Amino acid sequence: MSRKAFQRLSLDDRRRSLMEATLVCVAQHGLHGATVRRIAEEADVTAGLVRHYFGSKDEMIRTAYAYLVGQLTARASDSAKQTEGDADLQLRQFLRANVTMPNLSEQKVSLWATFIGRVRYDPQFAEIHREGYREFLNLLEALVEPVLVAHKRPHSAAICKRHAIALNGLIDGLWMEGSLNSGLYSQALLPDILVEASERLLGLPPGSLSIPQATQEH
Amino acid sequence: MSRKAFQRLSLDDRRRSLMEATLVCVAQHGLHGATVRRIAEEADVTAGLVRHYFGSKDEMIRTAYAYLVGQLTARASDSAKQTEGDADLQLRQFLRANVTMPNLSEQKVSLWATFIGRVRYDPQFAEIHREGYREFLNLLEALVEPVLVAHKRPHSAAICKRHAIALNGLIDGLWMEGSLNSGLYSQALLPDILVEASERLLGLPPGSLSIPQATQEH
DNA sequence: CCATTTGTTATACAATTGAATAATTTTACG
DNA sequence: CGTAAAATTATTCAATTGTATAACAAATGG
Repeated sequence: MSRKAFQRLSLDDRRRSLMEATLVCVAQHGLHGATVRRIAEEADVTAGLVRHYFGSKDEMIRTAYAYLVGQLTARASDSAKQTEGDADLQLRQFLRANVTMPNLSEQKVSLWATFIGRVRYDPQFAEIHREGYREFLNLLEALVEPVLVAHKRPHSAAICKRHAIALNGLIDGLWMEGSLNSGLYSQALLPDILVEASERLLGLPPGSLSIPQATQEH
Repeated sequence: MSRKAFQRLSLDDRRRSLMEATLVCVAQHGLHGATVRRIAEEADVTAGLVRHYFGSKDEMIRTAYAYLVGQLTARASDSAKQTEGDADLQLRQFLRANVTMPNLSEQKVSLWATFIGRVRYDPQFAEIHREGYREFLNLLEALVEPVLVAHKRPHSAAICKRHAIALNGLIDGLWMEGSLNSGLYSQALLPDILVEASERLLGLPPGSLSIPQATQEH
């Protein structure tokens, strides 16, 4: 009887591979069903490696959570940065990125919710959540301010923050319910609903955050 | 060595007692840590009763989830119904009830998130979620329509639904992030943020959903 | 080509889990 | 007051869990 053949991976590759396997298992079976053995099997290794790379299952799950949060924010942020110059367009892209693929994903919402449920009784999860939320709020605030300025709307720090909080709530809620897709409406509506609602929240003229017709090619 | 003394409860009382113990344990330790033994201890009974009343742990947890969702919606709905007559005031009360105690609660959000995480891989949880979401959306739609009518805003069925979807997203997001209270802002701001944002979303004049000064007694 | 390091597998183990069954106590009723 | 039915406790059991340890194999550098 021969042992399983295997190849060594770099530290980063192996860790990422294990984190992604963790996310897959948590999404598929919940924290409860995401056992070390199942995760190891998903990553095509044996269970002992978890200890080797993360010390414990809990530590691996924490790391995977932070990995997920970072990914979500980065996707939206990158989408905004891709379009340079126009403040309206940047905000628009940021908003839309949150309610379209790949961020609009039942699996990601499912994961996110599962982890959020742990924030309350696990201080280390609370810390990861707080950091992620803060970063997202700051990003949003930084995107909102120039838009308000451009449209000559009130834009004190307090007002910007208030708008960012409300917008963030709107984004989170639509992202979540939209991803879970209860079948009560089409997911394709979400970007427009979000953009239009954001215009209203910020007190912008209707259509401000729509694509300028001139630069629209397709 | 004598057995533990006990008293018989009515079927409904015992079931509710077990469901509430389930919620306490899930909030405190997650689905993972909410073992039958711990839940039984919390309800001050022995583990066997779970089987007797629910058949299985999973069935008990499902029932507790439906119980929680019903409670959340009922609280908001009751709050709206308490104020009769004025459509604006009813919507206002409904909104505020979602971001004030007892619905604004880290424990409730924590529970809700934990269960949402299960919607994806457990069809019975998905059914409970869908039903709860539909009911909430309908309630919201029914509250929004007369407000739009009163303010002579567009109020076709499609528009009402669209508003309900956006409003629901806003409520969910603010309720969640506000309850988790990352410490980035005061929870006391939430009702005003939500009400003001809702006015904007619906295109109402500022202050429409504030308490009418004339009828304000305290 | 050999030796050493360490990434990886394989096995073992104590603890805990959900559920099943048996024993006992409470309640209701005649 | 006694007796049957039902609720509750106590105990047992097989399965699964996370982790620890030992055996092995792959890459690395001389």
